[in-house]
Amino acid sequence: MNNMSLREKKKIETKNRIFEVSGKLFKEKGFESTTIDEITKEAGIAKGTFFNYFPTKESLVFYFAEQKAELIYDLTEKEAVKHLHTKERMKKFLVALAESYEKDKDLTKLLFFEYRRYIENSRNAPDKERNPHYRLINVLLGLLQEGIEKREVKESIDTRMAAETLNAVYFHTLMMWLKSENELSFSRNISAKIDLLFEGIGD
Amino acid sequence: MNNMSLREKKKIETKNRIFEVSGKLFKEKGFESTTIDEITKEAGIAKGTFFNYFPTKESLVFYFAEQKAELIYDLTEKEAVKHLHTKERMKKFLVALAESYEKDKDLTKLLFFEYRRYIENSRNAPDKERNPHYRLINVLLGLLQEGIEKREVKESIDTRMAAETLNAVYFHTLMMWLKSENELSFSRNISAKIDLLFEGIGD
DNA sequence: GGTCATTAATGACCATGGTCATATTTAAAT
DNA sequence: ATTTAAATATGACCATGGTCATTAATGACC
Repeated sequence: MNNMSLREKKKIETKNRIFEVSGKLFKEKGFESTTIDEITKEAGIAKGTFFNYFPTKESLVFYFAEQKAELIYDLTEKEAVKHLHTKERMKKFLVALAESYEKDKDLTKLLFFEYRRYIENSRNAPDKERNPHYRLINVLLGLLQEGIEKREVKESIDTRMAAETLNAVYFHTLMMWLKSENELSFSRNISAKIDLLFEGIGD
Repeated sequence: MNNMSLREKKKIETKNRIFEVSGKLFKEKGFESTTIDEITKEAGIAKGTFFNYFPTKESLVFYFAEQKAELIYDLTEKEAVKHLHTKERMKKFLVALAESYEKDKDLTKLLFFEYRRYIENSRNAPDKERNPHYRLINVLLGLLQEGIEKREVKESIDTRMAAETLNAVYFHTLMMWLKSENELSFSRNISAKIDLLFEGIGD
């Protein structure tokens, strides 16, 4: 950090300024309503400079999302309470994740919807390592496999499919929460749904 | 249809022409890559005229989706095989729906992603009557409630939550299928997942 | 058949995301 | 200190979605 050339320092500084100004403006006026012109003006750079750092306006959101992605792995480490029942571990993990989202609904909304659009539109195969989505599935998969060993999860199930299902429910619940006006609790909702998934619907 | 003024006839004709040309071009080159200029040129109208019929480019997709929405209700009528087990009825219904999508993956892809974007961006409360999403949830809800009466579904469950969960899994599976390159079968996949949801994950 | 208010069609115009050839700044080599 | 090549910044420019004042077509009424 100190043996950097002036060039490198300025570069980092500029990227950070773009990032911070963008975040501020997005929160203030939303993603769509914030123009590149505003961002560059506020950041004190020319329009073209923006595109030297971020290939598109949307890629900014991708960058935002990446920062937050680390969270998922951190959480798995923290929630290494191996003695708990698989269902409870899963709950603890997903609820903790949910609570971290609940801290800033507006930012989460922005990240979720724009990030998903970005992923969907990108033609290249999604980078499975960096994509938070795949990370989550892998964590769930791990928990399920351990659960089978501990005889807390049906041996007969297809763990991949079960992980996908849990993931689907998680994201759907997140989406519903983001779209809801009322103060529906995301973490409580996801907790109840995990119960449902473990017990099953059938009588 | 015959006692229409020339005006009305021409209006309908123009709207249909826009609709057909759009559909053709979207299939050929995708939604994003098709420009309004191309559509209007191919339809033999001026650019402004397009916006007399559809407020935005995206609203075209909404119009497409509406046409297809009727399907869901039609299917519930057809699948009125009341004597089957609730799980089987649900499977039959969702699989039939899935199969109808499988007939034209490209169009489905277009409708699904763009329609969802449209819904997400529209600030006004979504029109719950016309929105296919809500229709599906309501059908599932009905099936679950009947299932409880027949003692084929756990009495203790929150039917609303269960319907949402089924819906979440259905849409997630649809999305995964749309994104998959390989010829993963959507209908078989959804069928397996309904089994999982009915039996539950826990041992 | 002519008049005129209403309705629809038009395309010049605007705003914004994104490109690129050119200009400027930096750091190394001499 | 000067030169030079590479890195970085710049803003005129382009394409496209969408607007709106103006123009043209229509049909009710005479």
